[in-house]
Order: sequence, then structure tokens, then C-alpha cells
Amino acid sequence: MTIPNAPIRLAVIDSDTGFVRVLAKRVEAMSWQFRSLDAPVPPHELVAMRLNALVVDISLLGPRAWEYVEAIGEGIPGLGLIVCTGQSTVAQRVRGLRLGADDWVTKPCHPEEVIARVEAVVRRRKRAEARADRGPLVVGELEIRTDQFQAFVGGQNLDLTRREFELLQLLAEARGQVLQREEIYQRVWGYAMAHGDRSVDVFVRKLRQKLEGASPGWRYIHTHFGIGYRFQPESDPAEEAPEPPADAAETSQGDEAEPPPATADGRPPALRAIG
Amino acid sequence: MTIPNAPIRLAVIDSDTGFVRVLAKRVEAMSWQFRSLDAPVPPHELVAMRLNALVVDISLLGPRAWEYVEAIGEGIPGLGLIVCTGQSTVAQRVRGLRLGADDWVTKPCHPEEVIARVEAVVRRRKRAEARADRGPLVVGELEIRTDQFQAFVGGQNLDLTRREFELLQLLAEARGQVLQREEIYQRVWGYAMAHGDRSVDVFVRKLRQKLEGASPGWRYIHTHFGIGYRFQPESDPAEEAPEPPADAAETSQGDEAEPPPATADGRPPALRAIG
DNA sequence: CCTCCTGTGAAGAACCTGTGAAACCGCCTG
DNA sequence: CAGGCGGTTTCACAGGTTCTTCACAGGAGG
Repeated sequence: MTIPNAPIRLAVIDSDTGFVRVLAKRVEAMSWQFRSLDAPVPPHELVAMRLNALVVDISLLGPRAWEYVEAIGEGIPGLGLIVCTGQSTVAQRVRGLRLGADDWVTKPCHPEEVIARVEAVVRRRKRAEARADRGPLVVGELEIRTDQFQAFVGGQNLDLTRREFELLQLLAEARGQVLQREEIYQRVWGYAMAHGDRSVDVFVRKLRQKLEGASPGWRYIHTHFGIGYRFQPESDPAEEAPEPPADAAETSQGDEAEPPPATADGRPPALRAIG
Repeated sequence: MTIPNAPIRLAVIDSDTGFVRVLAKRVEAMSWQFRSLDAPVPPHELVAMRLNALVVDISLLGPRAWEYVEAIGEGIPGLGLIVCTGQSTVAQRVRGLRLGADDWVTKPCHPEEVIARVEAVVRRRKRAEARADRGPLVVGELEIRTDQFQAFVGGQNLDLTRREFELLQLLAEARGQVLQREEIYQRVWGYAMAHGDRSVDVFVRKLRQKLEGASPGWRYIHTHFGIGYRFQPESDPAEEAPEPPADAAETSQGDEAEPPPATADGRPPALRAIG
């Protein structure tokens, strides 16, 4: 039950270069997207940056600070605003928070805490838009749609069951890497595979059947004797050499992909399994 | 999924009676609903209170404080959690925020600031839920009016109860996407679904019943075995082919919305994460 | 040629969803 | 305070689907 976290897009408006630098370093280590801005960037430009959060030292904003905070709060509801500034009175903090700031941190402060607060601010929002927006995965003639828990070929539904879909998704996301049975089982079923369990094989067969039925002339799942399986779409020249694979659409990985064998367990990107 | 301008429901867990009293007074003056609790109220009871936010002094929670914070963060995503406690280290604050706290205030603190922070937390959360609210949604023969908390067919009220309406709205807004039971439950009921809970199914049946009654010949909610449900109006040719769906009103998505194939979908940027 | 591993098909077990109805609950009324 | 009400939850069962397990056949490796 882990939530793969997409990178947060964060910007900072602060003249304290030391602070900004440290923050930037930590933040980039977490592979967030980071940007340091000079003074009051007008709201409409902030919108264009598609930020998740903005950390700002309002002492730089001069007299129009409140106006700015309010503009952001009302105009960019998707942006979390964390004010990080020196000494302030309770009244100022209350005002800032009422006007739209999501948090207010007093300097000096530890960058790690600022980051944690940014995360907290962004968290709930994220959860709300956590919809399965990830673009569909297109490989060969196949289109895997996570938002539908289904795969299609030329618009035709493959009617995969839940397990079948999860297996296909796992294999496809491994992008040509060989996956061991144990690992496959562990990640799709969620627990360790019992010795001698043939479930994975059985499901591979079912998948192959449905894939063959909808996309004849292509082979997607390859067996690696004694190891496990590898997913890689290959159009079979013998069958029919139809579509000049001119697609190469977004996620297409056409024929050859990686240097074949690959060490069994260079683990691919994390995956989920619904339990 | 919450009533627009409903008063905030706040609870406090703190042994500092003076602080609690002052807070209570201020809060009630704003006509929020307030409640003071004794020590670690188990999460499931908090759920029953339908709170918007909880202020807690974790020094009262003893050694299981972190566990408690985490349980609330994961189990009751609709509840804003503000930790308000005495001296603490950066590490503690970071940990608390990472585990799910939405804010962390250090005592001594001014009640007014605590209130402002509660507001900020609740605001952020409501905003996340309240997206694309307004604007009636017209799909198939159905018209969903968020401003009325009701759905209509040809002007005839479906008489949906609150839960029924929320469920329908959630499904309809997902626009053809398959939603998992757990996610549906989480977003309509506001907290994690217990294993084996059939509430979602029961409400789907009620909805189907009312929809069928008012708009026979159409099917709106589709079941995805082992996953959940998908909303997509489909007129059943066999039944009756009545009104030429001349509607096409603002948000209409007619029959097929974005059947399988389709080139991805022009969705906003957004990052993803799964439930 | 022998052994271990994978592909198949089928049957029964396990799991899901649709339903109808009863148990609950908070609230209003008599 | 009992009783009625509308709405929400919980139950239990029927009917389908999907998953697991098995036994056997065909290959791959050595």
C-alpha cells in the first residue's frame, strides 16, 4: 500500500541564498522539481509554472505582501503557499493564514522542516487529484489503460480479469526486462510464492491466449527457461506484416528495446498491486 | 462531498484546561462546533464524530503518539490534524508532518493563531474536494445538479438521498473511469473502507433502481468485476429509442464518452498517484 | 536418454456481486 | 417516552466469475 509519489514542483522566493541553496539541494535529492525565483512573480506567471507549492519570504514583497498572498490564495487554488519569514507577530501570522497562506514558518528554520511542511500542504491536494491520470501505455498493437484496468487492441477490449490485467501491467512496465516468477508472484499476488505454485504460468497462458486472439501476428510475452518471463512486443513477419510500425507513439517501445538478457533483478520501477 | 458553508467541526485533545477553554470560547463565537476530548480517542470513534479538524497535544499520547498520528493520517484522510505541543526537535516535527499531521504548532501559542491554522488546514482540504463543483452535469437523460444535491430526468426529481447523490456525483465526475470500491468508499464516506464492507454495492443498487425507474432504456453504472464501478450512460437500443438526445448541454458527454481506443485524453497536466 | 520445466485443459474451491430484508439510528411527533 | 420515519448498515443467500490446483504432454537442457 505505498503511494508512488510523483515529484512535487516547488518554487522559492527568498533572498537568503544560503537557505535557498540548501533547500534546493535537499529537494533535488528527492527529485522534486525546484526553482528559485526573484521577488514577486506575478500570479499569472506562477500559474504557467504549474507549481504544487511556493515558499516565500514575505519580507521581500514590500508593502504589497498581503495583496500578493491573497491573490495567490484566491487565484491559484492549486498552489500551496508556505510563508517562511523572520520574526512576526501573532496578528501577522493570523492575517497571512486567513488570506490564503497554507502554512507559516518562522526563520531561522531547518530546511528539512520546511520540506516536511511543503509535503504536508501538498499531500491532501494530491490525494484528491490522485486519479489514475498516467497516460496509457502503448506497446505494439496493445494499449494498456490503467484508468480502465483494461487493455485494448484497436479499440477492442481484451476483457482481462483483474489478475490478468495486473500481470500484464507489471510485465509491460518492466519494459523488456526479464522478471523471475517469484518476483512476479510477489508483486501481483502481494505475498511470497509457495514452492511449486504454477499460478504465474497459468495466467501467462491466459494472457497469451487473449493477446493472440486480439492481436494475431504479434508475440508479447517471452519465456525464459528456468527464470521467468519477459514482455516485449514483436510482430511476427510470417503471420502478417501489416502496419508499417510507423507508430512509435509516446510510450511505444517497438521491437528491440534493452540489451536483452539483463540481470534478473535490476528492479524496475515500483509497482502496485491492489489487495 | 461536504456541505458548502457548513461550520467547521473541531475537537481538541489537550490537558491544558486553560488553553482549551479559551480556544473553545473563541471557536464557539465563530459558531463552529467544538468538542474537547480526553486523551487518545480511538480513530474509529473520531470517524463517527465527522470532524473537520483535530488539535492534539501529542505529549498526552505517550509512546504510541506516532502510531496515533499515522493512523489518523491514513485512516481518516478527511480529517485535518494539527499537532499543538510544547518544545520539540526538528526531527520530531518532521516526523509528525511526514506521518500525516497537517500542521505543527509549538506551545506556548496564541489561540487565535491555532484557529487560523485550523482554518488554513480545513480550507486546503475543502478546496481539494470542492473542485469543478458548480455547473450542472448532463449525461444521457440525466441531469445532476450539484446546487440542489439532486439528479433529474426530464425535470423529474429522482429523490436521491445524500449518500446516493454523493455516490452518483463521484461516479459521474470520474467520466468513464473505473473507480475501485476502496476509493469510492474513501471519497464518499470519508474514511477507509473496512474489509468486507458492502455499502458501496448496496448504494449502487439503490442508484440503479432509481435511475432505471426514471430513465428506463439507459444503463449508467457498469460493474467491473473484482475492481469496482464505472459510470457511463448507454442507451439500450432494445428498450426504447426515445428522445433524440438533443441535449448536448454544457457538460454533456453524450453516449460513448471516451470509449477505449481514443488517443489518450486531453487531461490537465497533473501528476498521479494511486490509491 | 533422462530430468526438470513449461504449456494445457479441466474441475472444484474460493471469491464477488446482486438482492431482499432486517437491524440500527438519529430525529420528529403524538 | 413510545412510535413512526427516512436513511444507512449489516446479513445471508443465490448465481456467476475468477482463481487454484492437478495431472499429463511436449520441450529444453545436459
